[in-house]
Amino acid sequence: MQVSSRFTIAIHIFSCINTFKDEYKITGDFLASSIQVNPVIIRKLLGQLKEAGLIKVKRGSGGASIAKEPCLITLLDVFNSVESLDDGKLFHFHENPNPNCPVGRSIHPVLDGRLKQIQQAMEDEMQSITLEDIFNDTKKFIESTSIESTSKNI
Amino acid sequence: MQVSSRFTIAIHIFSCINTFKDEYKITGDFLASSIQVNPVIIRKLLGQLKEAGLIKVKRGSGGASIAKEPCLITLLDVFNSVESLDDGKLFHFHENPNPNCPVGRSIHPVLDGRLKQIQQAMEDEMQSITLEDIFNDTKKFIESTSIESTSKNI
DNA sequence: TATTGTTGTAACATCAAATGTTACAACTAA
DNA sequence: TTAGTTGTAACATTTGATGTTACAACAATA
Repeated sequence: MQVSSRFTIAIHIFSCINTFKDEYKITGDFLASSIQVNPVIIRKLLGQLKEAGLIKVKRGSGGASIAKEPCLITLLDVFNSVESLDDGKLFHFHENPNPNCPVGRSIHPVLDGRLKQIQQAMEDEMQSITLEDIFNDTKKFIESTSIESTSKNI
Repeated sequence: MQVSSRFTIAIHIFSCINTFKDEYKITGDFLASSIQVNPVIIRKLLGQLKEAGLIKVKRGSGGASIAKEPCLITLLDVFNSVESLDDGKLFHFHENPNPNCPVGRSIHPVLDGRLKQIQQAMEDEMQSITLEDIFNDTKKFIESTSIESTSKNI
């Protein structure tokens, strides 16, 4: 069990849009070449992010842009846009505990709250991180490494 | 993406062992009938829990028992026993971000810590819940419902 | 020691999800 | 009208989750 790479790809998409929005038109193919996956994967992801209202995509002429202030988009928003948790639940419960067994009868009432509590902890943490945080870190990293390579080149 | 039902089944197993340990021999078939899945599923899970040192299983004569004090087994222990996270990571990162792109180069350094932080939040919450908690809740639930049905029967 | 009830495992089958790929219609700016 | 895009259908492949049958290994006990 692992969260699908759609999540990290989606964040990568946002980071690209933010970094290159003034220099390039951000097309599916452009993104695909930075992420190095098939362009159709990107287009489908863009579709999900668009449907969630996080980005805008121009048909025909092409180009993606971010639809809100980066400080208003959290990693949880991104996660929920691209990961479909069945019934919104992180944990898949076995379907048919035996109602004729005392434990089979109690397992749901006993566990449901705990599982929700665990999922909530994960979601709270995701919600505490915004795209703005990611963009700041990305900018810093790119600047620091380009300075380093400059001084190396002297 | 969802955590597999092995996790809730494993907790169900522990709850059964605890509840019925004095009345019944806890065999794979016994557990299978409470959980209502195929006994082989149970035997494989018992194997994983045994390998993790959380339970003991008797060959031949049969019967499973808990290997430690329930207050010393956390839901994280159970999770780690039955869920194999690739490389221990909750998030699957896309494999080949383009090193020739500034964003492709920065995405790992920028995200790795954040993803670890989110995973940590989930694990901390799992670690805060022990089997003893679950057993207490189960006992309470079973007692309360049996009292209720008794009074209904009067 | 032969029987019986178990556990441990191999060897499948099925289904769904993740990911990749080709192809093409629909669209829009130039 | 053309060229570059997006949106999407229709597949293929791989992997994991889950279910199932079958049988060898094992241990208590009749």
